[in-house]
Amino acid sequence: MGSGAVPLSLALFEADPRDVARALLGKTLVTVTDGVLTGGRIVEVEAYLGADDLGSHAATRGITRRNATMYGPPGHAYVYFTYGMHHMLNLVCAPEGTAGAVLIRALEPTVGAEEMSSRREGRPLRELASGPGRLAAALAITMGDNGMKLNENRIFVYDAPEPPPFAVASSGRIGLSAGHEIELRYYLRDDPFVSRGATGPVTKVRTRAGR
DNA sequence: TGTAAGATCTAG
DNA sequence: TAGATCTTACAA
Repeated sequence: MGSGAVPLSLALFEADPRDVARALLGKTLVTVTDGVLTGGRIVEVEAYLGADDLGSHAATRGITRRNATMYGPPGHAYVYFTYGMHHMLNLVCAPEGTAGAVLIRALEPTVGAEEMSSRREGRPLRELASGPGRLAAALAITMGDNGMKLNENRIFVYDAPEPPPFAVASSGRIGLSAGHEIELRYYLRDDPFVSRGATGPVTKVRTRAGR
């Protein structure tokens, strides 16, 4: 990172998750673990809305223990654990009381790539954070980060110029059994660090018998 | 209190 | 293409 890095204003997170998601593309996300910095440039995100969004954790009868952070103040981290093995990092947006978040799906390692590689068992650069579970592992994100305020002591987002509109593509969200038909996933077109399963504009619809 | 499913990743 | 592995939500 250059010396001119400016922390992103948290006021941005009060907006609609879709707008926040697009705005986050190209920005730099960094975590500090025991004084070690790791992170990179965000290249792929997904927006999750409130109760009307069937793919969202907020699509329940109300606020639950898991999704409470999504209803909390914007500019905080929402972390959850799934599949018994993976952490997911989201950034809360929309005003307090309204559920909304942006899932960080992939980034291009630019800070502490060596440390990230060691956390990822020496895998190559492209596979360090190309997928939400991988990203969380590379950045040492755990449940302890749930509810953590951004730009304070652990998770930081730095401003960067907006990517040109033609460089941004969208598609349906990945891995959902409901709500995947809406285009709420945004990524940088042709960027090699975008997750696979995500390659190309074609939406991968989960095919599972009996569900 | 029990059960089913999940915003995934990896190896075979 | 399926298994790993455990938390959460919801029904009984």
